[in-house]
Amino acid sequence: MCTSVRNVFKDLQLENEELKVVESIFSEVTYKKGDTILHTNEKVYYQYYVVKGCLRTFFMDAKGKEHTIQFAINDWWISDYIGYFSESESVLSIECITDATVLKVAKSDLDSIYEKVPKIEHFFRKKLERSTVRFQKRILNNLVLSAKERYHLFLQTYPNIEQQIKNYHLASYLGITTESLSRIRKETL
Amino acid sequence: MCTSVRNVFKDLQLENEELKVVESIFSEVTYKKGDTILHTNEKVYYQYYVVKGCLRTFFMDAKGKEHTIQFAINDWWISDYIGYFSESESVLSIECITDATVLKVAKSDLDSIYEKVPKIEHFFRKKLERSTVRFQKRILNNLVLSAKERYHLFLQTYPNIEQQIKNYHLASYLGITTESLSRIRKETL
DNA sequence: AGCCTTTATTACCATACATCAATTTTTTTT
DNA sequence: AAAAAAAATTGATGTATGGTAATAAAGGCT
Repeated sequence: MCTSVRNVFKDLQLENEELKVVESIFSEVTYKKGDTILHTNEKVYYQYYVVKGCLRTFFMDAKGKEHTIQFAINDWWISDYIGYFSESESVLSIECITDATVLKVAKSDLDSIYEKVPKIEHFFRKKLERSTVRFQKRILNNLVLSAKERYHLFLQTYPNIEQQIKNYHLASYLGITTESLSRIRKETL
Repeated sequence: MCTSVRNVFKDLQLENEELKVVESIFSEVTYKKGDTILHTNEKVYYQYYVVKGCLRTFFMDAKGKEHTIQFAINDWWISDYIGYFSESESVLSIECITDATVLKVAKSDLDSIYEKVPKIEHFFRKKLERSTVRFQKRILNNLVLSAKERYHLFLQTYPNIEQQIKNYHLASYLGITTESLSRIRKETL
């Protein structure tokens, strides 16, 4: 487990003392395919670093239709960031698409070590900057591109994810139905 | 101008020394309605804190259609964050919808003071956390809601912005045509 | 005030994608 | 390997929103 946490922050050159503090707030958890690790209307205490496996966050609307917000594989982070950062109840569910190993860390614990270990605050600021770029791109692509174009862009951008997910996961991420995705896939052999 | 920068960070309890460092990297600029303060394919050096006025970022697609990514009014920040954070050329334009006064700060300058003034890094991390929440909500809403619902949610969420923008600005933010927006507005008097 | 430009509305028709229902294919379980 | 369950495909039809074009309303300018 120690090795894992060290790996997360491998670029930071943490002192032994710092590493010890950081390791103390993470814990490794394993889940089975199909497990839901966060349900809606729960407090969102944790965010998760994916060691192994594939997870997603999704919203279930009034009609029972699922909308996938995010996928996460090796070395990605995942949570219901709406609930996590605004310290409110979850609107999303987090589900394991495959068996998974994750490192979880509570927001309160993380907040408490930023002062002691500024490198960690730096790390998470940079992580937020990168995710801002991805979010902006996704908003832009959703405005500009057709379903077909979004599909091909996804394949190109996240080739490793496509292999691990069902078509209906991807459809719900792209904002289309499984039927539409099926037709798009047929067109472009 | 000094008063303005102080105001941006008023919650941080900066020491005089710190304030001086921070003020040194900001500069106040005023623009006229219609001015474009960032064009596409330029290096994105700055992000902007809006003192007064209303601005937007937008993307112009291959067909010449505009897609608004963000509006900003008093006390908001704006930039082409794709270009800004990934230190690449702009894909968006930043335009003044009204006369505007902004404080601009270069990414390189900001990055250089985070170590000297950790409170500033803390401030920007928190800012990124809040914007992550907004981005996630927007992605979610775009997946889940109809054009009509997105319109009403916008009015409810940003009542101060609607007053300052044209319908076609809003349409391009909602991802619909001005004609569609016009029909939606008619329905719901 | 009156002219000119910009913005918003309306009508008609087009299209991308959704919905529903049936069927086939793939995966999982026994 | 067979049976059951889950996922993907296909066809027929529906609907929200788009595109084009003409008109109306609003806002600036002299």
